[in-house]
Amino acid sequence: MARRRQAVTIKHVAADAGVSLQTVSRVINNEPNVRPEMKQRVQESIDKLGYVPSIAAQRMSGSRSYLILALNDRERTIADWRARQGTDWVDQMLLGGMLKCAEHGYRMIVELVDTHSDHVERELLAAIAALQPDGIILTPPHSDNPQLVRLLAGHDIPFARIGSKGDGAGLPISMDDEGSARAATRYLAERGHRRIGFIAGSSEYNLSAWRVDGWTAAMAEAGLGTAGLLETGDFTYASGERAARRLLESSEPPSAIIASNDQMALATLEVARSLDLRVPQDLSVISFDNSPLMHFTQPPLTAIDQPIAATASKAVEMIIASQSGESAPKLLTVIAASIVERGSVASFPPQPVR
Amino acid sequence: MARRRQAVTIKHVAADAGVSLQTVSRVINNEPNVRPEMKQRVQESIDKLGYVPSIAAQRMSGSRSYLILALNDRERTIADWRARQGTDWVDQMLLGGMLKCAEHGYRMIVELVDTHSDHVERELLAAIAALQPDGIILTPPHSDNPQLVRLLAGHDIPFARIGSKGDGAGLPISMDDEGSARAATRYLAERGHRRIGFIAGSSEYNLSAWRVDGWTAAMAEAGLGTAGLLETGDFTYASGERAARRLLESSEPPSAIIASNDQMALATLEVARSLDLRVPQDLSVISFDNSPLMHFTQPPLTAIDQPIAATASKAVEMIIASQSGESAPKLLTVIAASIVERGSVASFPPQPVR
DNA sequence: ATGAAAGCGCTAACAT
DNA sequence: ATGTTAGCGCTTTCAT
Repeated sequence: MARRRQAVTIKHVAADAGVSLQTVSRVINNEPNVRPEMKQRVQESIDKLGYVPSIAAQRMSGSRSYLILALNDRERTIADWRARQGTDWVDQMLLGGMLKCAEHGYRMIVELVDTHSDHVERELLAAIAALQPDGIILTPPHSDNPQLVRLLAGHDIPFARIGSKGDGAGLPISMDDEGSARAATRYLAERGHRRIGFIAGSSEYNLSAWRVDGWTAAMAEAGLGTAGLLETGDFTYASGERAARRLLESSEPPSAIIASNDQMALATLEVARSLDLRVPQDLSVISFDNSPLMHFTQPPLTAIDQPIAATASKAVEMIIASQSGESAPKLLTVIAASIVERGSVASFPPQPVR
Repeated sequence: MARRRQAVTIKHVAADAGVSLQTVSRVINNEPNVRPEMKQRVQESIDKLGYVPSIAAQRMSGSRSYLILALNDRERTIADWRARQGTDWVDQMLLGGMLKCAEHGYRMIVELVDTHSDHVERELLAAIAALQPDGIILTPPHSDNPQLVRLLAGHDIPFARIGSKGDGAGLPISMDDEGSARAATRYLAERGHRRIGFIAGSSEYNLSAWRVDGWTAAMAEAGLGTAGLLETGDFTYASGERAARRLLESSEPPSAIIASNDQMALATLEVARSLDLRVPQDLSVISFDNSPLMHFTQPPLTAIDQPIAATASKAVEMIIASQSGESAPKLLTVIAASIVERGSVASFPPQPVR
């Protein structure tokens, strides 16, 4: 393999335009103190030669790396990929994050880190040392990992925390977990449901509790009790199965269940089927993920659509903005979720069998 | 934002171990001519200080960038992401590619480039100049884009071509499109089907033709005619719908259809439904993608499972190997696909209605 | 087997 | 408004 060198460097441009390196650098970085005519001349040389700055060199000289790291949980991400069950978290993150990065000349690098490991810190530190990213996006459950947050806080590198309400450092962005749980609950209550069950997600995710909060609040608002209506899973199908079974086999089963993710919603559907409960006539179900397969279930599932792409995009924006010296907003940014109505919710009292 | 500097550099390690920079560099890169005791001493300092080399600096001094670019078609990738229909190409690519990269200390960067644009070259050149990747993975339809291949060939940068039989430069890897089309066709023929329709994909993808070749060959082997049994779509649902309709509304409709991707298979299912054809009793269907939703269709679709992850992994391996001075194998690497049996294929003569 | 010097492409800091 | 100088962290020469 040949020793790879930059084809066209800033020197070539400088020579071609008959100016100093510095002037070229100023033009590249859109800095002031360059006369328009000069700027144009340089730009022409850049275009003519097809010059593109080397990110490595830029980074070396203490400038930006134009790299943003998207930190995901290794175990869960790989499991999702292998399972091939249509979870498109990463895709949506790339859709929002990559495209926003591209707009600003940045690249997004997906990095998998194991939350559970005792060497999370080392892994992250290594990634930072190797890549020198200009920003980091923490996704759940990393977003509220105190070790990571503390570590990043000490590194003066801007980081966004998706799905966090942000106590501590970093730029918190939430997809309004509490609000959307509340909305889903209200949605059901308005349709006459009085016993609305909730299957919570793993407590390792802070958002799990917020969703429960939203449900609790909406139930209270509607004057409905919650006794015996809350079960906790861990986002897996199996755990959803257990939770749904407990809910539905109780003496006073719910007429509707909100599941904290798609796998648990799927499991709920299956348990209902096994119990000869028709969805939605006998049981209404709302999923907290609008992953692709929600279209294809029987019946198609009404779901809360979390704006993952919009959130990732916003995270990138915030990071880049805080790069530019703007002091971080620090306030919680909330991107609203919405309910996608499909066929898994009935109005109460249930329709008579046709 | 503070001027970011490397926390621990090679200098710190050298000082700590009481050796020259060079020796540390040799240890990092596993070069010869370091005494074991020396090597160990240096390694201890590295571990103690938590030193990780800066990729930017390594790249600057003419060494590797430890970056591999995965080039995907912009338009199609974004469309897939937005549609949220469970296409997990990118996920599988990351699963195979990223993990293999990680094993070797590389990172994979997903890059979107528009095949149709007249500035493909410029886009790719810009990415190369900016990132100086050590290798590039071309995915369809880029893999056989002559412009791209020519451009890369002139850049002495190793590149893999997924889904290509590789005329010209680069490392070709195929998922055995012809073989798996042949296998699927045989699979149907063995079950008594005599009129086996085929919906081809866009001719912009070379693999589309190879799949047709496989089907044609298998039909010939089985002594079956192909007249009126081939329709061409472009991988979209709408095109699949049109193709399936032409096939099924003909005077001599097929008893089985192989669709070149999941969307066209889905469309075929829907057309069958609209024509009151039961699947699989009246019509058998095999999809050429085993994307997540194939589990959830009615009935679940038998599909060809393309080993995308394994292929991406292999592509990374080949690139890294060819880095290490090994002259490229140049031969076509084939990763075998397999058929996942689900519920959309009936044996012929069709089972009587139960 | 080890070390010293030079330089990669770029920008920050300091002239002018 | 523009140019000069020094240096980022590392690897490549080229010594020894």
